[in-house]
Amino acid sequence: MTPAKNILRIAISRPLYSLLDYQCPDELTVQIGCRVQVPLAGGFSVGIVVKKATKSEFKKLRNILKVLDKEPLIEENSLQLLYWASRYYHHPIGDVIFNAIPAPLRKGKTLPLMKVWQLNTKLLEQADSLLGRAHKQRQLWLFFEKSNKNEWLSELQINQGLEQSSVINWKNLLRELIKKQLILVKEIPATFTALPRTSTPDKEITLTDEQQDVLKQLTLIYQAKKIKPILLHGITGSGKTEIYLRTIAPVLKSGKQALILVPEIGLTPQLFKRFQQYFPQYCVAMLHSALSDSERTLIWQAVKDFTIDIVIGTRSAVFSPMKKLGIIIVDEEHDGSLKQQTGFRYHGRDLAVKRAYDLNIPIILGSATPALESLQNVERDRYHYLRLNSRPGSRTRPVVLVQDIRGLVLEAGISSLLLKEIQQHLEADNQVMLFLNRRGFAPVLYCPSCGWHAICQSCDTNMTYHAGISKIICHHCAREKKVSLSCPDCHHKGITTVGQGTERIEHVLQTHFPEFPVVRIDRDTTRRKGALDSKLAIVQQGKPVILVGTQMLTKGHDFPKLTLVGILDIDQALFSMDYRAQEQLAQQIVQVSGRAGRGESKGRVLLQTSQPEHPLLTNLLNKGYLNIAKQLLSERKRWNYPPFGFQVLIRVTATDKIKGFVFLQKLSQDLSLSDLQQPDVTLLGPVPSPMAKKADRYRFQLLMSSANRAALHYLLTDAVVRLQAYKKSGNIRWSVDVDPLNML
DNA sequence: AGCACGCCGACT
DNA sequence: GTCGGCGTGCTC
Repeated sequence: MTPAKNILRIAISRPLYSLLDYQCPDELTVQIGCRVQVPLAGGFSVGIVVKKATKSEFKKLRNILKVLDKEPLIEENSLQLLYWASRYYHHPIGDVIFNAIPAPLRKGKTLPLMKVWQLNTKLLEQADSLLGRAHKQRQLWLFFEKSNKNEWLSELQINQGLEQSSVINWKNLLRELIKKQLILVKEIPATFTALPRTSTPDKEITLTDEQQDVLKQLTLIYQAKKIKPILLHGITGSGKTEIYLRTIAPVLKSGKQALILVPEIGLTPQLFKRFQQYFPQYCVAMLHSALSDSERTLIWQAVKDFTIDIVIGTRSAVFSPMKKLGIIIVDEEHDGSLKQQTGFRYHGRDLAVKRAYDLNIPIILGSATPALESLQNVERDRYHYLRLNSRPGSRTRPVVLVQDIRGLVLEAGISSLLLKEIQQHLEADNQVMLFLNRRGFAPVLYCPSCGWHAICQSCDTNMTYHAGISKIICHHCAREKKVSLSCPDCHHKGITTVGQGTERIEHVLQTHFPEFPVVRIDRDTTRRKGALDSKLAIVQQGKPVILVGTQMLTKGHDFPKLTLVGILDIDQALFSMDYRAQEQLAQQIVQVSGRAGRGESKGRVLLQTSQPEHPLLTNLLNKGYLNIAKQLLSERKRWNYPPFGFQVLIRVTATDKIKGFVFLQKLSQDLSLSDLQQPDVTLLGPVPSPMAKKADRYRFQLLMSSANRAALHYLLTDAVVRLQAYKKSGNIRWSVDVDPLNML
C-alpha cells in the first residue's frame, strides 16, 4: 500500500551471508550502527543497521520492531572494516559483526548502567533538621557536602572517600538520605573504573643508540602522507617494548588511543603492568578470553567513550571500538594464535593492518622472528623495515649448542650431557628450562607382546598416556579412558609406553634433582584459573628451579635468572609435510633460545637432535633467522606457495564418509566447469584432511590456490554460492578458510 | 543460530 | 495409532 521508502539493510545475529531488508516504520528513527529487534521467520532476532536504502528487491518487507540503541553501537568505519572482513574471509556478515561485540550486547541487552550520587544543594538549609540525631547519616552527608558539589560520585569514589572513616554500610545510609531528598541519584551508562594505580614511576631507562635511531626513524615515517606499516625486527631481549612505549607516548598526548595486539597467552599481564607503570596518567585495559561477559561489556563501553586510552588484547581486540585510534602495535606478529582457527577465521594482524591503512595511522609489527609474509611485504616495499640487533647493556646473545644424540643412551629422552649441564647451572644458583612440544606422560601406550597400542575410537590418532590420572586421553577430541595393567587384546601384563611428554620429563627430573623444584607449564597444569600466575610467581622468585613446558613457555616471558635452555624432540618437525613447519620450527627455536640469558649471566642453549646436519639447523645457527627466512621464501616462490601465491581451504566434515567426499567432489567438478574458473586458479582435491577422522566425523578438503588473488576471490564467491545451494545429507558441514595457516 | 517441518523408531 | 528424536532447510 504505502510506497516502500525507509528501508534498512540489516545484519542479523545469525550466520546469514547477506543483509536482510526491513521497513522502518515512520514513528521510529534509527541510525546506522544501531541495534534493532526484528521479526525473523517465526521468531525474533537482534540485528545491526548496516545501510539505509530506498528500494528493495523484496516485495513485502517486515517492519523492525524496536530500536535498541539511541547512539550507534558501532562506528561507521568499524562497520566498514567488518563488512570488508566478511567479504574477504567469505564469512556471514551477521556472524562477523556480532562476533566483534560483547556477548550481552549480541543478545540485545542494554548497555550496563550504574548509579551515581550528588548532594542536593537546594536542601542545604533544611539538612540539619532533616538529619536530626541520625549520626551516621550526618557523617555521610558531610562527606558529600565536603566533596566537589558539581560532581556525581560513583560507588568506587564513595568507597575510596570513606575508606579512612568509620562509616560502614553506606548504601543503607544513602538510601535514607535519598528518601529525605538530601542526596540525588541517577543512572548513567556504566564506566570502566581503572584499577588502583601503582604510583611508583617507571625508572627512566637510557636507550641504546640503536633504539634511539629506531625511534628517530619512526618519527620520520609518521610524517609521510600515506603511512606504511613498519616491521620492527628486534632480536629477543632487544627492548622492543621500550620502543612501543616511547612511540605511543606522543600519540596519547595528542588525545588519541592506542591498540596493542598480543598472542593468546598469559603474557598480557606482564605487558599490562609495564604500560601502566610507564603511563600512570593514562588508563590501560586488558581484553582477553578470561574476562567475564560483564567485564568485557564495561571495557567495550569505556573504550567507546574515551575512558580507556590503551587497549592491550588478543586478536579479537582488533575490533575494539576506539573512536580516536592513533596507533596500532602487533607484538609477536608471526604468532599463529593471531589467526582464529574456528568459525570466522580472520587474522588479527592482517585486519589490524587493514584498519590502520583505512585510518592512515601508524602500525608496528614487532617480532624477533618475523613471518615470511611480513618479510616479503618488506621486500615488495609495502612495509618499512627497522631492526634492533643487540641486547641493551651487558646482556649478550645465548650460545647455542647442537648435540648429536644418535647412538647415545638417553634417560627419558634427555642426554647425560644435558643432565650434567642442568646440574651445573642449578648449582650456580641459576634456573633451567626444558622445552618439549608434547604434553602428557607419553604419546603412545603400547603392548610389547602383541604390538597393540592405544588409538582413539573417534579420531585417526594415538591416545596420549597421562600417568598422574592413569588415563589415556585423545588430544583431538578429549575422549578419555582408564588404563588397565594388562593389554586389552592379548592380556599380556607388561604394557609400556613409547616416547615422552612434559609430564614424564617432569617426573624424571624430579627424581634426578630432588633438591630443586620442577615447575611444569603446559595446558594440563595451567587450566585452573590463576594456576599459570602462581607457577610463574615461583619462577620469578629467582631461586634455582627447573622449568618444563610446551610452547606456552616460548612466548615473551622474562626470566632473568634463566641461563640454560634445553630443546628436546624437534626431529619430527624437521621432516613435516606441512610447508609451514620449517618456518614455525625456526621461529620456535629462536624464541625458546631467547629465554636464556636475559639477566646478567650469559645464556646457553642445548638442542638435542638426531639430525645435526639438517640444513635448517646449521643455517639457522650459523647464519641466523633472516638467512633461513630468505631461503624458505625462495622455496615458497618456486612452488608458488604463500606469500607468492594465495590459498583458500574448503573443508567438509560429515558422519557419512562417502557423502562427505561426494559433496566436495561435486563442488570441485562444478567449479572446474564454472565460468569464473580461470586457468591460473588451481583446484587440489577433494582429499582426506591430514587427520581423516576426528571426533567421529570424516573430513575432506579442497585447496584452491592462485597467484592471482582477484581470480581466486571470484571463484571462491561462486564456490560459496554453490555450497549454500547444494542439498545436504550425511550431516554435512562445510567451512571456508582464507589464507589458511595450517592444513589440519 | 533458532525455529518449523518431516521422516523414522518405541511407547501409553 | 502418535510422541519425539534428529537432520535439513529457511530466514527480508
